[in-house]
Amino acid sequence: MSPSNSTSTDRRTYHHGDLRRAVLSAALDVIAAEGPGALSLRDLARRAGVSHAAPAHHFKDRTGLLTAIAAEGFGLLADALREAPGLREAGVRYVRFAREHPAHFQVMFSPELLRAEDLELTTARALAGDALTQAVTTVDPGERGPDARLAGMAAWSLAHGYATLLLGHNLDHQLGKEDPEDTFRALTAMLFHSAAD
Amino acid sequence: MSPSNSTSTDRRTYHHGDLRRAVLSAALDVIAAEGPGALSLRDLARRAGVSHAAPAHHFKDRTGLLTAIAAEGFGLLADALREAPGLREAGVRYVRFAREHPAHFQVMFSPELLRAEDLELTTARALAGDALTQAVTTVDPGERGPDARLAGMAAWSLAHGYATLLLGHNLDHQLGKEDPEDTFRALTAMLFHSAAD
DNA sequence: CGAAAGAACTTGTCAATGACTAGATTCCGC
DNA sequence: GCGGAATCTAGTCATTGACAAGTTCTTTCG
Repeated sequence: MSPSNSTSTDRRTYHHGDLRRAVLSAALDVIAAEGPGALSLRDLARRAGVSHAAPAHHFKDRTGLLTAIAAEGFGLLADALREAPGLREAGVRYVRFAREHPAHFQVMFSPELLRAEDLELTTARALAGDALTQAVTTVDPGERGPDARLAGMAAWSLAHGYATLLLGHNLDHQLGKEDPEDTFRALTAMLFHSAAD
Repeated sequence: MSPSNSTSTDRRTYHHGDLRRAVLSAALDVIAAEGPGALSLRDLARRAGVSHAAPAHHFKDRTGLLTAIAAEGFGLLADALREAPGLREAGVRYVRFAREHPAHFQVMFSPELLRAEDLELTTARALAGDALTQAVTTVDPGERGPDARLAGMAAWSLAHGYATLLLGHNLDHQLGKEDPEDTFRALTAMLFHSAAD
């Protein structure tokens, strides 16, 4: 439909074609490389080849853009966690999600950057929360112990901490050339030292 | 020595007296309340009752201020972890540190905000790392399993994830009115289900 | 004691940014 | 093909970080 490439900077048409996606995509690149603090709406506009105020039409403001990213992230996480074959594998997928979508992950857990009451955000987050809870409650009660709530917090804390430290390059030294996912499996095997899945 | 209060906004003397501490302190308040992104050197200067360029004399720039905060944080963490009576208690202290110094904690693990090569930062971080390693290696090998490196990553991930989720208010719902530290103890008791300390 | 050296702070300036407003262009339903 | 809505442009303002140059206080040392 539009002759313009969604991320190219030259454009003959008045309408971009898919500016929303182009801005989101550029934002994810910037965040992954330099963090959310380096985000500049005007810079994103330049990358997309549009005027400095164009992004605001799609996201309202900087907070709106970040909120959209977080909501998208929770949706992706819910998809990744859905129908995980066991708690262990859910943890692995949580870590994999963080590695594949580092920008989303970072923004999702930076509440001070987000519009907390945003409907898309809260519903997406609730979905992801359900998927997590599902992964905990469906596991064999004999394996996870009597308290599902405690087990859920433990699993989430472990996966979240590992993912966070990984993204912050705090485990580089101890991991060496190992595959982070394999190491995470080994780690959970050690903790739940008779884990079935 | 100086008649001026270190955080008051009115000041008769040309010299503030302890501007460095005043700026650091105000910065910690802002970060704890609104995150590092809300930090403004000019705002901190206003709070301290000095001119807009005064803070730069002590910290060079925004990154310098955040780097100083991170370095201080790693120092405080090393102190908190030093001589912890066992791995479990070290974890509890890690979580306690995050709750008592949320701004430090947040900045310490945001590498994109810091001057990575800063000497004070790297040495302080190394000290804290030593304290953590110490806590892992001194624990009874029969309790932690054969692989100290894996055990260390597991313990750090668990404590770090729990602390992070706690600060992001992601555990509020499941914790209710419980004491977060007690819950963390219960959580570790469940995982290392015969933990001695 | 006093002067030089340096630390602590001020004032002025510039480019960049977020947010807002008003207006131009294109798209779409009828 | 017409009218309203969506998309994008252009202009503006207050705020900020960074830097340069000057002022005031403190300390050192001859």
